[in-house]
Amino acid sequence: MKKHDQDYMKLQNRRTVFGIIKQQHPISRAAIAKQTGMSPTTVSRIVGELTELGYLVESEQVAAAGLGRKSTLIGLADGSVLSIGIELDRHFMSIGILDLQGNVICSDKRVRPAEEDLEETLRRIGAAIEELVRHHAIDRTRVVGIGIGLPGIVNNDKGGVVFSVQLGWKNVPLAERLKELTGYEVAVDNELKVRALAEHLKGAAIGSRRTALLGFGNGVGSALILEGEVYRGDMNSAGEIGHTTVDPNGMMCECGKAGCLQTYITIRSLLSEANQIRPIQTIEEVFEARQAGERWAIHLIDRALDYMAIAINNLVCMYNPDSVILSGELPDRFPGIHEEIEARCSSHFVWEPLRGSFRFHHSELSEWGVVIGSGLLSQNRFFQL
Amino acid sequence: MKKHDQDYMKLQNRRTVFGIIKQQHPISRAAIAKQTGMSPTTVSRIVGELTELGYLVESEQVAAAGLGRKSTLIGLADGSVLSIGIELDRHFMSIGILDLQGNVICSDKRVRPAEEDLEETLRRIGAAIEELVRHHAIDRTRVVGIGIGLPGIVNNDKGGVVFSVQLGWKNVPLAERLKELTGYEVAVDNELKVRALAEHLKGAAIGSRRTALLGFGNGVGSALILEGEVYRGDMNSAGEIGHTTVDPNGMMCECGKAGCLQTYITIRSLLSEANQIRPIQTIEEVFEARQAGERWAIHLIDRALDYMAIAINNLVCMYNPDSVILSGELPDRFPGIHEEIEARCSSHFVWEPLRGSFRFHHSELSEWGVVIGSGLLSQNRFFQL
DNA sequence: ATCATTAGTCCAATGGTGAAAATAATAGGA
DNA sequence: TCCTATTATTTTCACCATTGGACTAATGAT
Repeated sequence: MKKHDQDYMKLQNRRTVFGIIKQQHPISRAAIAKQTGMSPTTVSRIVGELTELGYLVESEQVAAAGLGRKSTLIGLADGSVLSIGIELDRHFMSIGILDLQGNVICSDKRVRPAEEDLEETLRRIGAAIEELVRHHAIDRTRVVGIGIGLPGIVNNDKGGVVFSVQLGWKNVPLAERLKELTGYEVAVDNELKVRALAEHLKGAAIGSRRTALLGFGNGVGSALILEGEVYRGDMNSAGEIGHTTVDPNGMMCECGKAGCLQTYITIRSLLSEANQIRPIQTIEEVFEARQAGERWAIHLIDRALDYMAIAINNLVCMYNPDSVILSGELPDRFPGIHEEIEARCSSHFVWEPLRGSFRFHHSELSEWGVVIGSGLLSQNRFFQL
Repeated sequence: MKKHDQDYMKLQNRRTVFGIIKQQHPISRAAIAKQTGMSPTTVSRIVGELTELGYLVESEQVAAAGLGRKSTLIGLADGSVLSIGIELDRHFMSIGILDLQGNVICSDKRVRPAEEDLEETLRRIGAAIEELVRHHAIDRTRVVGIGIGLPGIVNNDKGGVVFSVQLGWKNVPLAERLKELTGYEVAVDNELKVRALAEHLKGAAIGSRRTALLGFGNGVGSALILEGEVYRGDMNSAGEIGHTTVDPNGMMCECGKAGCLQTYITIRSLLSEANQIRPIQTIEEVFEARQAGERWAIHLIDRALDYMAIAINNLVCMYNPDSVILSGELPDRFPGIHEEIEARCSSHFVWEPLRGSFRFHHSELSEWGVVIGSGLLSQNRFFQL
């Protein structure tokens, strides 16, 4: 447990106040005081300090209260703090510059040669940042850091990539290297974990305290928000739903086990299965074949969705979240998937009262979720949140 | 996020100091200061207050330090605080009185008529407490409360039993009723959650921050310790591993799904399956039959253990704990099960470095785990931990 | 205009914590 | 034995975040 002294107390209170403003801005001091239970004095002081630092502004507007003096609303000083969010994938790299609200000010997405080596990737990242900053005349002094989300297992604390099949990396001190190169502070995390963070703060799961985000496309994975925090697990590999068994008599996975979820629901596996029937290039063709009533395609995709539902059911049983978010290339490109999975699941969850206010969500930030999450991660690091 | 003021700060610091003493007693003030980073002044004050309140004592002994003044060790004042822990099950009720260290001072276990109704159960609990207290001349003023662990879904906050198949209860305000009856504060929780708490504080998972406890016997379930806290989930039903699917083509579960874990590994299901071969009364006979090489028994139990391993694998993938604890009637009565499951699992966990220091544990508190956990729960409530 | 009501600021009091100094205890020499 | 270096604990005191209450500001209702 952490040591509590006055400094820590102050920091915590600043966190809560800042957090509330980020979520509910513009908002009055009085409202913050009411919500937090802090005295108006304290709220005033904190807001004052943050204003002094340039992060907040008193907006001209006043709240339309029923009675009494109107409150002056506090808002975020956009542009006062910027951060760079990067999504790094096998085949592409997305980059965006975010403001305090998590808005993407400007962005860029470019392909990444599949076999690009580490040094080259680092160079390219540096160049991409340089270009974006210059092209959009970004004030460098406002940029507080870089966040990177990537597929694989990441040591968020140290900013090292432990292992990434997709990028072909193993024990890469990414944060360290990129900090040397760019001079900015660098935070690194798994792509789904930052995506979950983004959806939690700005997207589908605002206000939720226990959410599971599933991502499926080229791979399949998940990330958990527990008690409002990203849950990382003992070795930073929590959420590995892809190697969860959904059918003990199923197909062999490359990991040596039978019936791992990732054997069924990833684009790669769907395509490879489809190609045993007839030559097929893209996942769209598979869905078209299904639409056209071709048996094999119906079976292939139904099976995948069935197994996905099983995995979700298992997850919900274990974690009892208040919401599940579906995201990734597959649900993005085939929105119908969402309802199909939801329908399969809802017949599963056991007892009515236990569902509580459980909800399925579709990712709201989809394509830019990882970039936004990475950028927010970096901001949070800066603010010691 | 919580409001931080001086009171809260003080409370938190007291919690950490008290927590350390509970785990590492006897220990010196200086050592506590070093561990927590607090100033010696603060530690001294807190220890002083807790001593004043009678919870701590200075033991006469001094530490064998290398050089300098020896430290006076602080220990728990046993008997200063007592609590009553109760395990309530379909067929029996266990009760114990615990001291601060979590030692069971005295205890009692008695059968519970299967169809006993709520009022009768309440009366019996009251009587059992009365008897135990009187018989062992327990100082009533020292008892700070009662903790109860039971199978089913419990609203730990309000102390209500939402649903318990085994006890036949639904929406029973247990804490409220029992407080009326006994006058003591009452805390209620799911049996496996308190058992996990007990193992975390006093048993196999001391020092672990992320543990999963599995319990299997008449039912099967699990409980999670995340970041050192019992994880309860949105509707208090986290850990429902019994309705996790382990084989989509498996047997129908009473919940309507196919292949739930509880269809395979519970004593009840094993017996019912066994009886389709030949009349069998007890689970021992099944294991004996297996020992004797009878095919059906080998298959039945192997299948159960295989599925158990799958469920554990799934759990470990999702939650990446540093340890898993096996507990319950089955592993207690057939210790070999433990190694068999472990062997099946260890071939599963994917990548060596990710295992970290992962360990399998056998429950150390076995039969009294729930009683101890319940008692500790009650104490923690009292100390506002 | 006056009053009731709400927002926000100013000021003094409270009280937990930390730093430093004082005191205590101890081992190892000289 | 006495002195010194070292570590443990207590004492003293200053610091400062928070709070409560007094006060000012603003606004709608009467």
